[in-house]
Amino acid sequence: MTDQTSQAARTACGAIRAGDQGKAVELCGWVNRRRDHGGLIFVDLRDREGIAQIVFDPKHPSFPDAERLRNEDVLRVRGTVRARPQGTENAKLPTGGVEIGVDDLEVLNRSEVPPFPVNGDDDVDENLRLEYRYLDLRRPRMQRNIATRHRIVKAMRDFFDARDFLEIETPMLIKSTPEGARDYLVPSRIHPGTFYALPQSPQLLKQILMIAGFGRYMQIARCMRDEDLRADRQPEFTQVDVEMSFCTQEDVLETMESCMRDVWKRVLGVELGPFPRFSHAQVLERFGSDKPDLRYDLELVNVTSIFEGSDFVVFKSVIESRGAIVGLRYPGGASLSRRDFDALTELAKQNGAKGMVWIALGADGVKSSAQKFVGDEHIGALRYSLDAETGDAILLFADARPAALTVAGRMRGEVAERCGLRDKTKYAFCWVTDFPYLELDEATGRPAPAHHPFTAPGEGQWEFIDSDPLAMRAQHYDLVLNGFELGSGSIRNHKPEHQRRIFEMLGMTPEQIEERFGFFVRALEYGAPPHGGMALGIDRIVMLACGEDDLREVVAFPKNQAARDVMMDSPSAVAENLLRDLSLRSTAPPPER
RNA sequence: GGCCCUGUGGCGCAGUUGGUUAGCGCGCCGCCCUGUCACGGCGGAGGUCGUGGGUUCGAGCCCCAUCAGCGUCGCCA
Repeated sequence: MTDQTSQAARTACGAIRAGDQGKAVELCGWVNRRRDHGGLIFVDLRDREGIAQIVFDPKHPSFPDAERLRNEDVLRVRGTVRARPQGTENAKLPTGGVEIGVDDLEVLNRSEVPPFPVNGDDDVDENLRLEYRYLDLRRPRMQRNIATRHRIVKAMRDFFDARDFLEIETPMLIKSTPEGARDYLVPSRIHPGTFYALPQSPQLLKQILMIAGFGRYMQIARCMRDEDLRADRQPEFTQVDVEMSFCTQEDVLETMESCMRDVWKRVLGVELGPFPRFSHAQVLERFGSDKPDLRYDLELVNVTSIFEGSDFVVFKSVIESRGAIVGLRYPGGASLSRRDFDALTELAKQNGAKGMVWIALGADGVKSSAQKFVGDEHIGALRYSLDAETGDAILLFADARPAALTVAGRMRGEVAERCGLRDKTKYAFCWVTDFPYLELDEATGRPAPAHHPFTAPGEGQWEFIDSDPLAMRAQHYDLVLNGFELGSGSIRNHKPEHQRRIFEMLGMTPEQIEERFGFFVRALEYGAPPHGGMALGIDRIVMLACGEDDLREVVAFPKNQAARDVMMDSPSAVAENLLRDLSLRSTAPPPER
């Protein structure tokens, strides 16, 4: 008897229903749990579709084998579907009304005792999960998330297909350009001493597809960036990458917004309203972040004017140096102890604050860390402008304006977390538009593109390029969901002279432009249509749709924080002859393992 | 590279101001059990407390170093 089972013969464990009574079925799956009553054995058999209860009768020849079954053994079972005896149905299972009386049992494979329970979603050490990823993926949560991921990607492909976009693959081995994130490099064997780069995104290739006349492009694109990891950042990730010719910014926004609305409706059954839009300047001012979490309000308020003429030396010096005092309401925060406020102040400092003034609006009076300098007139004005009530606390951050807003924005997230305002079942999308074209690179002191250098300046912005380049606005937009940047896009430069002008402004010489982007500027010279597009991070979208807060929960084979794949144990050393073929020699000592 | 938290049987955790033999739940092994579904009952095995050093009469607990992991800042056009 072969171990192979034809798909036609097999019935899914989770698909058995009351209507199947009397049917002879062949089930394949894993032992989810065994309940041995001595004279009667129940086994929950699990496959991707669900769980079915199979029953072994003591008089049956398979009974001794059933006694030796253990969790995660792989079985093939033939038997007959029958109704469970009255009163023994299990309402918790879709298959709970029936069971399979076993006629024939085959153990296709035994399992070692798993290092952690597979039949549940109990917390397990992250490293152990990654080392035994095949077992982790077998668990219900990951089965669910990976399936949801498929459905989201499928919905996206369907959406763009219906709108006449073509999915076009772009190469993984491309050219390194020094801007942006660190590249992953692939050495060339045929051309010693030279390297391909893995794409950080297919940006230039999709623009060239527009020049090539494809008009509407999309791709589920893999991207790689060699930077440090975060819960919402993996070194390799997937984007839904989109580009359109002869379009306005409005066209791109409408397309992507419709796509997300479609996905949410089809996959989650959630109807999303229109996405609110904010300018970059607005979100910084009101939320202290360029990716605001709009599931809750808690808007920041600039309260500098309230403390005009204050004797408090911190406020005084900030006001004199034209900085800002930014206020944040902490609902219910008046119940915090001095110790709690001290800890909160410490947290603010870790987030870049110079300090924090707190004011507790207790029912029994107002307490503050700057008691002497906060008078009734201040309290009244603060209550009014922050819409604060008795029982709340008010947190104040004084610094140069951008720094004060950023810190307050981070603390806004912290306060929201403490107040339970981060509801995972709420989806607050928003657009952020009108980004500055440039921002000052703190490392070099030079202006650097806020997005990438292929972005077109906004209408009428070219006139600032010489006089005040930092004042230029870009036709660049971000899509934000629940405080996560899902992705960004822009209308691109399609005139070669404009593109050259931007490169020059960024300090590149004509030779450098030719060496790095010559192929691209040349392409623009052959009738490049006006075009624009966007890319959204699929991993983050799936993460939020699944209610997870870590990308690893929606990526089948992720890297750990040190960018290692602990299951495969990569990266790893390679044989000397492989390096020789690539004309490479490592300067690093071989790792001791 | 900085900072925070964590590290105790296979897994998840507890372990008091430093004090006798390091506990609990799950899992695992054995026996019993014919309607369970987180089955139940009885019994059992399993720990150099991440590693190294120090303080102390005595360290799972205190100190230093180091490793690993989670998070975060820097970084991520």
